Amino acid sequence: MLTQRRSDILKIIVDEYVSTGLPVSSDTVAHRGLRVSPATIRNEMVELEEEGYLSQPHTSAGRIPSDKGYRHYIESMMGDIQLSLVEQRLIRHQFHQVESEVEEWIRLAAAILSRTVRNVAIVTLPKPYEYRLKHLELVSLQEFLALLILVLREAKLKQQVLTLEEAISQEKLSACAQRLSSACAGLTCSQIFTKGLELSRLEEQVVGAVVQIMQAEEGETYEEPCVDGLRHMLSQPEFASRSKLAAIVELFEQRSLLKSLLPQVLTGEGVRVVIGKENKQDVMQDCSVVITRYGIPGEVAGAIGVMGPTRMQYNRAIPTVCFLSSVMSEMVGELYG
Amino acid sequence: MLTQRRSDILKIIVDEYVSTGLPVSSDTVAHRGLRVSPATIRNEMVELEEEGYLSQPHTSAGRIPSDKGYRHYIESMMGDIQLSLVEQRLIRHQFHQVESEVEEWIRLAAAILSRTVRNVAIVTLPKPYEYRLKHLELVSLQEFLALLILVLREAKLKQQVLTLEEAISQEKLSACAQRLSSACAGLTCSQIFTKGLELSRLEEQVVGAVVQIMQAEEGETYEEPCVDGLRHMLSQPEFASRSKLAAIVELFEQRSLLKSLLPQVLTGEGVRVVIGKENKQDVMQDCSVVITRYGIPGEVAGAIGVMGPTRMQYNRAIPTVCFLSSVMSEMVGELYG
DNA sequence: TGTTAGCACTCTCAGCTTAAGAGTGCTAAT
DNA sequence: ATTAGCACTCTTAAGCTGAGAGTGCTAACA
Repeated sequence: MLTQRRSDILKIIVDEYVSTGLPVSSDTVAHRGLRVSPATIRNEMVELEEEGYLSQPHTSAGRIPSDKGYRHYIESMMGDIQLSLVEQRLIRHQFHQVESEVEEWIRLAAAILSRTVRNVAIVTLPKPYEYRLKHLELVSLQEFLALLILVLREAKLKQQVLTLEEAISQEKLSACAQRLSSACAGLTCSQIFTKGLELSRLEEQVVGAVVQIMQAEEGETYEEPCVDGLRHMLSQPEFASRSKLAAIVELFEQRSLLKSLLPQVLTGEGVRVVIGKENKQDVMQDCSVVITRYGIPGEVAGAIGVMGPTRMQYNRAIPTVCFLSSVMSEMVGELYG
Repeated sequence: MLTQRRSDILKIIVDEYVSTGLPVSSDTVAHRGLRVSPATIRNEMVELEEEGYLSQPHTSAGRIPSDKGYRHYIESMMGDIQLSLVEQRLIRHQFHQVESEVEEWIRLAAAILSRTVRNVAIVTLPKPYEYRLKHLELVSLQEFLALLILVLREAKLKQQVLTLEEAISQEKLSACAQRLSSACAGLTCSQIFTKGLELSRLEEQVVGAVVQIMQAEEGETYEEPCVDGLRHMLSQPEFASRSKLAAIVELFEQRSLLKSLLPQVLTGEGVRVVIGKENKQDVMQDCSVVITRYGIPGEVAGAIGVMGPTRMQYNRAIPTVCFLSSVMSEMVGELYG
């Protein structure tokens, strides 16, 4: 365990480095409130470095926090920071002003988050664990083509074009849709599957398509994510090198970060902070991610988070992510309640 | 007008500069097929520079093409280049392998285009000038809430939640939907508006919403665009400076390029090539755009194009954009035919 | 024993110099 | 009109230097 003074010194170094991006000297630390001389600080810094909390870019430079240093800062020194009430109200206000479309919410959340943390924000649409059929409809397109429309709970629409085995009139399609609609309304995909309805040839085809669409939907691990604020992150000095930058842009264009990260988040609990070398991807060795779940436990889940260089304002990022997550959870609660 | 030899020299300089990114010397030009000495080339280069086709980064450097140089190259020297049959077949093959979802097509088109030109590709969904109603449906959500679903021609769905003035059963909603569906099927928004149907209170509300949705949809100048290949463009040497890079990323995140460019393209004809200073945006002063329309004239229009530094492989970009545009047009034709 | 002043040492960084090389424009000869 | 020859300009990379920052060590001090 760190002594109180070492802990204080580490905190000052993290805060200072995060805000300036420059290695922090013993002098600077001494002038930030501690009543000891730079020489004493230096002795402590040697210890902190030996224990792995700090590192030195080169002999005659100040110290910068290591991944372990950041980790300790977050776990032991940040306490249970909340956004100020003013900020909370400001954010809530923005949510009230926006339309009641879920897409709008997540876009807003991503915009707010990326702006406050000046890094990339990632927010996914909320996704139910199980879908329930609300209604289905068949619309004749051409002689042998019909459009199957599924209305899932929460007004989510899915569609698919069916190739019919014979020409069927709109009236017959409507009748079929109505029968299946009332038979299956409110059921989950597996319930429909096991219900064992007596089905005509056409109905069988339709039910097959319905089950397939719903299963495919449930099989997805997460919904389409909204990414915002790349411009902020890329203007950070840590992405000065071309190769690193290109790799990061590629990471986002190909969604590979999301694929590896989201599944864990959506099943886990609480805020997950992944720092530097804890990341799997090579490109992310000096990046951090702060991400959490939102939604209704056991029913609906989405993810909201932010990514940036390890030198990140964790004391802004974490409370902002937490607060936005709780606001989003409330809104999803109202929608699904 | 340029003499044949000057034209040849300009062509060599453009080709060489585009592929290497380095100013082209008289020596290099002389060794690329012309049977005259470097000194002669130098005399010609002085003329070409005075006429504004070339410029010189500094006294002891070779020449690079100016915007006017590129323009001349494209208009007078590229001829009517087509993609090779092998490439055409390769591209068609990829389109055949993909699902028949329009979203998939445009994603594929963007991927192919950005990969071949190694720059950012932009492809919008096709958008009809006028929408026609195919079918409409009402689904009861809660006592006073119903979901209005519009099926537009080409299986495009729109939805809106209606707040009802009184509680209405699903049966009544279905009856209403069916009546309006058959009355309005195949009509455009303005036709519905001027038809002068006798309407109940509920029906009036529904028709109002339908017209509003369709009008809003027609009011949009373009459909959601798909952007791919930022990673390619950003790894070009011209985006070495941080500020330029940040500005470009911002341009894309905020869609401002699209807003200014697409309306013109969708109403115009043929391939539009905007070179360097011809662009309005400050950030784009050394970028070019090659973009064209696709779809069915007078009925459906989308845009497909590519953007990159002025030093762009126009002789790849232009034929690829053209060919993809014609393939997309065919596919849209089948869909809307 | 913990703290501190003093100081030599190390390393970076910006600025300067230099030499090599690339490519030009001019001149005079063909 | 073309071209060889050449002086001139400008860039670039490399090497050098001094200033400055910050350290670690030592020895003195409370």
